[in-house]
Amino acid sequence: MSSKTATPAERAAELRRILDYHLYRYHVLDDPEVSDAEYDRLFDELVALEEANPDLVTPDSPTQRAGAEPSAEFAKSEHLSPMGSLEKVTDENGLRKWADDVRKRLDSDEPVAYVTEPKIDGSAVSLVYENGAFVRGATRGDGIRGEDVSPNLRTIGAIPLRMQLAEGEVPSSVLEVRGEIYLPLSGFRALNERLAAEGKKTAPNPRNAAAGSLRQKNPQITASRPLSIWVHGLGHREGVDFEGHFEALEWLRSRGFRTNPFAGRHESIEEVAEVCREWERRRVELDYEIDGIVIKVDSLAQQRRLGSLHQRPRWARAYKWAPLTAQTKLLNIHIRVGRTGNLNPWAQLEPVEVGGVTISTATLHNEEDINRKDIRKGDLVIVQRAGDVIPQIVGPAGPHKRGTKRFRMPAKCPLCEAEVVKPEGEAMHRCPNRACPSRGLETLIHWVMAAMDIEGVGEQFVRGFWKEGLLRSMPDLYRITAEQLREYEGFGEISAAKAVDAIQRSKEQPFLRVLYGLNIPQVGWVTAQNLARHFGSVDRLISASQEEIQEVEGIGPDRAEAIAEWFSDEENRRLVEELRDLGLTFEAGEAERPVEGPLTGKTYVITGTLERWSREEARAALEAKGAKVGDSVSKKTAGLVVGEEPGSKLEKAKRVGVELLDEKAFERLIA
DNA sequence: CGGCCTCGAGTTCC
DNA sequence: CTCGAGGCCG
Repeated sequence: MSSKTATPAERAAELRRILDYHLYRYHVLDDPEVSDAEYDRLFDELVALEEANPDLVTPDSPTQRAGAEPSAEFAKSEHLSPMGSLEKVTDENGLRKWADDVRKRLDSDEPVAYVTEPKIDGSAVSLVYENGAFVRGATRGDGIRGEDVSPNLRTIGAIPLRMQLAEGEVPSSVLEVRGEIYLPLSGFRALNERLAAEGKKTAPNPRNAAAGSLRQKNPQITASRPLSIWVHGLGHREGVDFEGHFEALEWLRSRGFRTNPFAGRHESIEEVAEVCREWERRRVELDYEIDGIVIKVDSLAQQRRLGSLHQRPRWARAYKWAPLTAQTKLLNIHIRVGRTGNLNPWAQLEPVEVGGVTISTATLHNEEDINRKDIRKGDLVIVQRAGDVIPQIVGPAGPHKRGTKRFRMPAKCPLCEAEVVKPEGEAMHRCPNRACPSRGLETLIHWVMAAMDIEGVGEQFVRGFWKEGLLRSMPDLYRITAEQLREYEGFGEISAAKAVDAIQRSKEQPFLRVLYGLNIPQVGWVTAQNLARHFGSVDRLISASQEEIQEVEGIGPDRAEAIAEWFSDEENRRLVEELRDLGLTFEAGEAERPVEGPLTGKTYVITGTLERWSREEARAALEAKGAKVGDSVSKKTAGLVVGEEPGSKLEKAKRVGVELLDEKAFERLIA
């Protein structure tokens, strides 16, 4: 190399070109040409040169990758063209139905080709290049605007700071490159080992680790994480165009971007189905997690004709595999007694990873369910995450271990030893003892967390003071003093005063919440609300006959009987009186008045996460207009508010033809 | 009586 | 989210 004759500016430019080339060999091609030591030597030379001549530093210099200062927070950055999300299909029928729909919409016999790519379980980003140089990049955000994480993206070696141009090529003035940032599994394991060694919290799965790494305030930390990228498409572009998506991928690859080697172009949907089957099997071979296959109509002209619905392109689908399953040992079956006295068996499992999280317990519902599935203590069992969330035991993985026995519910309550009962025709066993400690404790937890929603007072608080004997019933709660709290660990002067204040303030909670918190069998939130509205006060409810209670909306003979019986119990009446004396609300007020509004009589359901609203805020906004907010979709549902990462409700809503509302439509509705 | 629809209750992980 | 079961309508 000719550093002796070149000017510093020439040498700096040459070094940048060489270093970029080696980064590309290392990160994108995975085929380094020089040793790390040699790379470091060249890098150090450039650093020295730039330090001596600060005016030679360019923003796209390899030395600038980890140089930025930690930022206070990320700025919002608007995407030049929106980042849509993908509709999913879960089986081959769904895939074929989509293909039929595509053909119908194109309305001709013209051939349709598809491009398949592994669906990377990572964090989506959009990178902006101006005249061939990386200028900024942002997370997906709500699809319209994301967070500008440019300093962190610069630290990722697989992202070119400068595109590789052909000889004499004039680069596009503005180009949006779309990709998925991910953490290789090997890097994920190494990261967790390091975090564990430093006594820090480990990351639950590679996707969280990647997303978390990308949102680090300090780019130095991001730089220490072995993040990489698979580039999978283009957004806004000027000066370049393509006929097909696959052609665009090849172009991106030739310009130095890391595109997935397993992307393929196929002439028929049957070929696509074969790819999906193949990768479901082969996914374990990869050094990164994929949760399906992305399928796109190749022709950009066809894409334009198909268009989008609710920011979801009609020309693409995500084929997502059935929930992951795993095998593990069923160590034991325990019994928990709920607040109503129901006995719930649950499984203690040898911890096992399913779909990125470690599962160690799972519910088993009831005796019948356990024996129908033929699950026995000591068995190797198959575990899956239903709806991608709740762990479930599917059944035994093979023959039973020698000496295992069918599960039998204990004859006596594990907490109070009372004789367990099982009403004819019902699935659940019950502990009939009203004085069973489980009832009192679980009722208190329900009161504090669900009904009264007392800030700073939760399950641990109740359990702790229950153990101390300070707390046996709801009235006890209102007699706890700050002085008493301070005797216990974790409470200082301020926190004790705060907790007592929060408890006292809960006396202002409306009648329907009090009714809900009393733990009357068959009375949940909705029934409590209906009862409060109908009777207006606890006195009228107490003096009502079973027939009168049955007149309330949603209450038939069964519930009416259970409610009348609860209020005829001497002890329960004393509880009501005591709470009334303490100042709790037993008269209906503002909260019980039905809201009359433009949406009265309509029921809406919410799924997924909204950008600007929490679930509770969205619910309150709808209710303020008179609407009801349900949690399951049916034909009677007026609309489904769809946020990010919607659940199965979206599928159902589409099946029964319920109107879908994105966040904007939702905001118009409540405006 | 059958078939929705709605409600209640218990749930996992972080 | 899912299951079980009560309520309601045809």
